[in-house]
Amino acid sequence: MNISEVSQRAGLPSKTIRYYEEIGLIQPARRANGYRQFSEADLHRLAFVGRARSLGFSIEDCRSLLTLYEDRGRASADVRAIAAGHLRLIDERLAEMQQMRQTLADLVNACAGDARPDCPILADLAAPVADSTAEDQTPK
Amino acid sequence: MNISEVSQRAGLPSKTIRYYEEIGLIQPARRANGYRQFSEADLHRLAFVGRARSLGFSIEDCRSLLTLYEDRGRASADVRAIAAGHLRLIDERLAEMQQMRQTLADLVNACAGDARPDCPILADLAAPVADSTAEDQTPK
DNA sequence: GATAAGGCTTCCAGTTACTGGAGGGTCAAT
DNA sequence: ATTGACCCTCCAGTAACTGGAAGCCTTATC
Repeated sequence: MNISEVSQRAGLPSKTIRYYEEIGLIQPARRANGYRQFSEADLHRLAFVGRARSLGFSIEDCRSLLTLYEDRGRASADVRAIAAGHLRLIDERLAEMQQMRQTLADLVNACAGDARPDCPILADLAAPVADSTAEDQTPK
Repeated sequence: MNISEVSQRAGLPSKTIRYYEEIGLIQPARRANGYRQFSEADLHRLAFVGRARSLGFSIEDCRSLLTLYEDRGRASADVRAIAAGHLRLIDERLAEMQQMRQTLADLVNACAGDARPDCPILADLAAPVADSTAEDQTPK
């Protein structure tokens, strides 16, 4: 297989596939003319990585998962640990984003959104700057 | 004010403040010795940006918001448009992440997480590679 | 005056995971 | 011989910082 076929079948841009080779996720063979020649196994690895990436695993996670995947004797606990750690990360980010969303939605609702210059969004962004003249400054 | 005081009061690392100057978000004065000399207005701008960033606005959003903030005659609708656009983005990302979270949580639950090598997580990641021998290939 | 600690400066490189483009070889068909 | 579609490598750029090196400036102490 040439790169464009793999690209299509794995659902990854050719650029990305070359990049994955560069960082050592795959090592496709080469033809005499220098073209990459992909095996079904290469395609399989790429599809695996693509799927893991779409679940938000980092490249380094993917590297670990690939290793585990190809280690016939690994314990499923190892895989689970990576996935569970990732899940925790996602949950944290979700919580942050929901907090952000809430604040922002409140602001958008509070804003008239008309031609007048008064805008609670800007007012809020500008709000709380600590005062240097007093409080909490360690005096020298 | 020197940079470290501003850093503390705005809640941004000095490195970040220098970076914000580099990209033109602020233009603090300089002392004879080359040190940056920050005004209260500079501090204010930085705090504004810090707050907007923590709400997930991009640097370019911040640039626009700052301009609007300092334009006494702007319409609140302009600000609202930026914020609302950002809110839509956040909602999209939230939906994606929730989808991701769901799939991942299902996988983690399905995985025994013991010493046995069988792992539904890996099985799922490996699963669906299209077959090139048939279906959906536009023949030439 | 020497010295040391801390703060300030600039500049360069690295991070993540690609993406775009230039410049140029290869292949199949006309 | 010449398209046009592939393929190659290498370089640069993205977002938004972060870390580190090398080197002034300031202040305090001995």
